[in-house]
Amino acid sequence: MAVFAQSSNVLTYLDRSNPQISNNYNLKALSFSKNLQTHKQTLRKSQEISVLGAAVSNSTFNQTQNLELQQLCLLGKLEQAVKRMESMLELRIEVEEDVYIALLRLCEWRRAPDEGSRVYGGVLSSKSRLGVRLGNALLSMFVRFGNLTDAWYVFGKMSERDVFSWNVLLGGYAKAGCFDEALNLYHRMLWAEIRPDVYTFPSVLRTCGCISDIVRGKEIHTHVIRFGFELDVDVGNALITMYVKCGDLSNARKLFDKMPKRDRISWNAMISGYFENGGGLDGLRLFFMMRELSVDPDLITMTSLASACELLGNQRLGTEIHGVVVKSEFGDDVSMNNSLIQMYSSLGHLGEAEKVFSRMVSKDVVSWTAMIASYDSHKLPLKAVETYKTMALEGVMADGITLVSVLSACACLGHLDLGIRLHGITIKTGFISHVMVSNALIDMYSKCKCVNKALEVFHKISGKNVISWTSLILGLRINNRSFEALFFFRQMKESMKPNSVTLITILSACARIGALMCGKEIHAHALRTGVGFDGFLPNAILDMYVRCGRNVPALNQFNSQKKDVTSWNILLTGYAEQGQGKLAVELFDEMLELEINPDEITFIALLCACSRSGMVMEGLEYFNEMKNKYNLTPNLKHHACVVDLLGRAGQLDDAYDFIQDMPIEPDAAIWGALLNACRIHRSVQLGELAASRVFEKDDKSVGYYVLLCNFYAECGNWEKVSKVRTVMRERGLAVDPGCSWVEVNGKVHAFLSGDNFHAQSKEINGVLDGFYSKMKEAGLGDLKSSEVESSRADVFCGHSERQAIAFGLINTAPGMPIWVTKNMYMCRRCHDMVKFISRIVRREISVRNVEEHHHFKDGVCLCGDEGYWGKPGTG
DNA sequence: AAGGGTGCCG
Repeated sequence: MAVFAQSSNVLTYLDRSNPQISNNYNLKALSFSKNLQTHKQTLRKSQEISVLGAAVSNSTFNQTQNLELQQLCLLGKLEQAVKRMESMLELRIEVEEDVYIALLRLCEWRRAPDEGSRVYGGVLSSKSRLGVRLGNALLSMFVRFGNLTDAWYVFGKMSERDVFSWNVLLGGYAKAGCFDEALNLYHRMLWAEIRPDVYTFPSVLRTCGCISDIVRGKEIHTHVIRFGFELDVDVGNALITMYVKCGDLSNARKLFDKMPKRDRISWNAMISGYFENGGGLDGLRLFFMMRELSVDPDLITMTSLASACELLGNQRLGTEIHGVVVKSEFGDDVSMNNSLIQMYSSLGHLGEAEKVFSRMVSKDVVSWTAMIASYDSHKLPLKAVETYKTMALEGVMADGITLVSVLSACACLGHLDLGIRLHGITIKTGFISHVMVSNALIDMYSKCKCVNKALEVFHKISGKNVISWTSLILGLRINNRSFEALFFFRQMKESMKPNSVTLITILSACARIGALMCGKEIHAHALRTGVGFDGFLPNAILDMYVRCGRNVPALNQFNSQKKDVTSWNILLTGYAEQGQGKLAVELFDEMLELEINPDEITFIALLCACSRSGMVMEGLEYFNEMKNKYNLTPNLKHHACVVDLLGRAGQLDDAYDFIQDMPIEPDAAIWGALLNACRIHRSVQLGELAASRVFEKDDKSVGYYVLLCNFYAECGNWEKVSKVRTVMRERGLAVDPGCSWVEVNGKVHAFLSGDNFHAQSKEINGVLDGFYSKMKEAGLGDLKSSEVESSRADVFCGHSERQAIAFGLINTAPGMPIWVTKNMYMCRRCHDMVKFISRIVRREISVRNVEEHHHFKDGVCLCGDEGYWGKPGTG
């Protein structure tokens, strides 16, 4: 009897062609209709007959409606089905739970969130309680669509929940990166006495891995053992991954070795685990072990292997992987090919990366981005931009990472137009809310010299990170706004911990404006936090001291730090700027004795030092030795140094011949060096020739216009001076205003030329007037007169250092040295004046400009009066 | 019946 009851229960779902069963079915149906008939007969006699008849036919109508709707779902006619559902609800026809479930499954399968919401609306309108089956279907759909808000609401409304309900929601939170919520839900689940199953643990463990929480991870591991799942392969794989993500390779490997059964995923997890944690060889060894045990690698094995080639630095392996992939069934897989592009790019084989890219049957946004980034890292920003444009033409939408890569290329090229267009796209697509995208915009605007736009972007970022601050500080620094860079650095420190890149950037800003105290603070901070001993920081500290002209601390730093060729180069550059050719040569000899290999930069510094000290023979000898002795090919900069070397010494024809004989095409800087030499020696004809060559090569850089003005001014051709200035105005080329900085009591004060708004400007002018009259008495001329000024090659000096020095004298104790930094060359008149001041007040005064260092003591300058304006008596 | 575990772009 019991058997019969059970089989009759499932009858309706079974195949009617089975005669035995269909017999049973007919029997049952017969007895049912018999019952109904007798029932009807009794009813017919009563008065209620019509009412009940309507009810019966109504219920069959409803059944048919539901059946037809279910049929539509089976046929996959989603739009029709949803419409049908809505019209049924309008007629107040109850939609059955199973039909709702069928509808929801179809929506989920079709990825149709809008239709899903409409079905959800139907569910909400029905008065019946939300049961497990319907609730689960809703949960599953909402989680698939990433709609956790509605999922959570449904979960709360469910009258009953099973382990599936919990797993789905937990998985949803874990995938969406809501780690706290996921862990919280897991604990609530235990509290509700729901026994977790093999589906629960992978989600929970993934969460622990994502937040690298090894303590929680180990706790969950004990739960796995307690609930008896430690032998399950899938849970085991999840455990391995958790340990890997937490960086605990030894525990991951222990688990891996103890697994009673391993699948390909176990191998993949462990191999990529090694790669992720820098264990290239261990990963490779495990891969070979996998092969020995005849476990076939799959797509994922191959992709992680390809991405590890950079780590292994193994080019042959890369080619072999490529070979295997091409022959395998995943040769056309998009992700696989994306990894191959990245692999070849990181191994330096751009051509191979291009080949893979061009042969791809289908490309996704990752493929395009990989290619754009490859061009970027191979210093081919133009190609990166071109690739981006092709991508856009093919209708592939850029994502945040794509935009970061293209913006970086734009920054390299200084393509402001495209940069602005990209900025528009980031706003339209909403990717500007990704902090890295905003950071890339800051960098792009800074490098396109639009630092004000960079500031705008910066202020709009809601979650500024260290990179945002550092990008802005660097932007200000490279746009000659180091004073503001310091201001932002101070502000940054209130809410954020600077990293070593920030420190290097700010040290360079300190160096620029001579902010020694700030630089010293950073030096101390770097030593305290322990980051000051590695990487680029020691050299950045050294550079700061050198550029602030503090030779004693510079040498202390140099002697105590880890030295590479850059350290030597920094010191050499310092000597070059101070015009200390002899010291530079000595340092170079010392370098050779210690068997440090000089590089290209070493020779630039060395040639510069020789040039500044009039050491023509030595300079030329070093230039020849570069090729013959050190196997270095002189580049444009080295040639420019030689032109400068010969030119400054007055050997203008030799300099010209040297340019004619150059093995490489001379650039604007080469002819600029000759023009400068002609300025010093007032060689009008050759100078004009050089000038025409300069502007053929470069008519955009303000510096060359300034040089040309100074050339004509030096030659006394005022007509031409004003002509050049007119051209500059017409072309919108603005010269930075002259500015000097002086540090008093640890605080940097800035003085713009012609600016009398300083609080102490009255005192400053009083002090300066005193010096002017004393100099006049001593027969040194009237330096105050603007007429005298304008007849000299000091058109762009601005003389702001005079104010800075006067301010320093007023606000520091007698005898204290004064250190001034300025953004322009110092003119001869200022140089004469500071010499005089240093003698009168008996103070050491240092003035550092663009690339010279003047150190005044007792009326003499260490440079031997060989400044920008050239030798005495020639200007 | 459904849900989980491995890789790739800055």
